[in-house]
Amino acid sequence: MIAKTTQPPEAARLLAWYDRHHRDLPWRVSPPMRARGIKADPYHVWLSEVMLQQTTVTAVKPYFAKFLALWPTVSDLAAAPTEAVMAAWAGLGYYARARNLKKCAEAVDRDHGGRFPETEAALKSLPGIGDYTAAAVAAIAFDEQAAVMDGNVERVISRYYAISEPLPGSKPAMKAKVAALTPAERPGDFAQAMMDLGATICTPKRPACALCPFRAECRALGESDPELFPVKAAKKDKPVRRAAAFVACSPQGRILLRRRPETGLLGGMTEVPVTHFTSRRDGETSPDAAPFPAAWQPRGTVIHVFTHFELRLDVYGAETPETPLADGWWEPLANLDAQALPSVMKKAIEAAMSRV
DNA sequence: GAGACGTGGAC
DNA sequence: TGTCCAAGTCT
Repeated sequence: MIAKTTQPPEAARLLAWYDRHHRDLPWRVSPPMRARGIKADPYHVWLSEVMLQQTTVTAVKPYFAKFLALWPTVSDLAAAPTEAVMAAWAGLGYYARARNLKKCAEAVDRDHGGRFPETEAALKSLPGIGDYTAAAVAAIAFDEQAAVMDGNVERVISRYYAISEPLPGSKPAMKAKVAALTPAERPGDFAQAMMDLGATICTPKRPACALCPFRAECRALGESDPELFPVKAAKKDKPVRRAAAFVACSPQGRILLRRRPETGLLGGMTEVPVTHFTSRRDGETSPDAAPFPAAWQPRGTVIHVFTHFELRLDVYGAETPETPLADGWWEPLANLDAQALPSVMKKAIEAAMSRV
């Protein structure tokens, strides 16, 4: 006889809130569907979780739809050319995710017969799957009682318990709190409910505490100010770097592109020739560093903000014959949409094409 | 464990 | 306008 599982009162209250107020999302199986026996597709859960890392739901939706249309199963993704995956990911950012996405799909296809492993520990050993994603996929797709903690959960927990220790030092203690709250029944819905609560009620600014199922017990609300949580270490200011980009356009309507190294910033993505991103913010760039001599014309400066520095990219343009080059290729302008061009490179090309 | 790693939207 | 950020992972 199995003892009836007890669950924390917080879990029951949150699940009741979730049943009424959950968001409908393309990768999600809602509570009514789950009640009818519909299960979440591990491939959909994993794909969405990786895309959602540090990325908004709004930004992810069209990419999620595109990936499923191109590669309906994880084995399809494993068989896809890496370049096609990078091109499809272009614009979403954090491109190591796309490189690891492909590696992970290959590992699942090759080592696990095209089925995702079902435990948190096994999932975490796969490329691009860390603490959060392993727990999320295990809980949501496989009903494992895994403690899922992301930025939303950190915010909810830090407020509920009024945790004054700053992040990231407070993470282990918060993870223990989440583990204690996570129920054996519906652990996946519990995780998604915590994240929905953080995204729609317990927001970073101006939280809607009046609508919160935890308003009566929340220590930050009762004793302090929820907006003061979570406490975080002070940020460092962003250095400015400078570089030059060279957009060469041929009379045949093609531009010179090349591929960046596999690792590091924008790793494996396509670019127009650019100089090294120097840390000196002052000092003009010049066409001397261009891939070949041409009548380079300044076409303005693109400002692009990365996570850890701001780039001032001086753009030069020239109309030139299609010089054969060891490094790079000439791509028709009409095909640019199919390239793995990150946003900063699209901005540079756009600047070069528009008449000043 | 601190830094590297994108982007576009909100206030 | 500048700041903060959005379902983190890897080294």
